[in-house]
Amino acid sequence: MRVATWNLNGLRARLDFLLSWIESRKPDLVGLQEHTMTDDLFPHDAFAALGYRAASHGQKAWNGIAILSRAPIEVTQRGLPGQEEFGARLLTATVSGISFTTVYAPNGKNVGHEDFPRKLAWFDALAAHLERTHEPSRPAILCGDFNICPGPLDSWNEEALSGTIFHTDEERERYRRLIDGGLRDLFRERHPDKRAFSWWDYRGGAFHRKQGLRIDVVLGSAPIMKRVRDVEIDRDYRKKRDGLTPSDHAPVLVDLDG
DNA sequence: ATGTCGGAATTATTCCGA
Repeated sequence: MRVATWNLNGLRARLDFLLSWIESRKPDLVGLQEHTMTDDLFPHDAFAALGYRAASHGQKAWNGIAILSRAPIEVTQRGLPGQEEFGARLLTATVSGISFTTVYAPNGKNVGHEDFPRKLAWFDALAAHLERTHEPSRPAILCGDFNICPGPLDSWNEEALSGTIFHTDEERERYRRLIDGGLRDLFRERHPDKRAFSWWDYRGGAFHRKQGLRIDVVLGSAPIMKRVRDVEIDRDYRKKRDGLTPSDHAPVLVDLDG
């Protein structure tokens, strides 16, 4: 079973790119972030034509997450309780016996911005919600764009960026609370010493300069951990293809046994 | 040039957020 997460930076602008990626990588279950459209505009037909069902939790212009799956999707949660005003950022569904949650965490902008403490509060709410609703012994996946660089190895320049947005102790403490709750970072468990990024700024040729961050992750509970066969960041899909503009994020792919 | 995108508001140009 192949699971993936991808921040699209706009589904309308990325639909052809996404469809060609699906045809190439053939994922079974996908969490999508920043589709930036209302649910009535979500292109269910385009995915159905490739054999995928879809569930969306969207809004106009910003945020928006969705789940694509070959197997039936039973939505169990739309939006993070108590944080609805911060936008459509969480969607949970049961698929193939797995509780699958995809999130688009708030960016926070910078440590002095009013969004920064709101970002920390959003993560506190996320951890509390998962602790309330998820039993660690059950199969669960939490994936998405966390907008947190988990550790120094996940940044192109920790030395210069330490203490700035994505790189603060406060954000990393929130990330750690999720890990301590029984979820494992599947990429880091599989590749303890590998420096790999999932996001590169569009500006300044960051991709070609290798100036990226690993902020898109797939976390899994113990029953998922046991099934992991491989985890890779699909950086080829951060490149322009057939004249189509990529997202500023690359997909993350996880292959599970069974 | 903080250098590029996507989308909204408004009509090809500017704003905002990332």
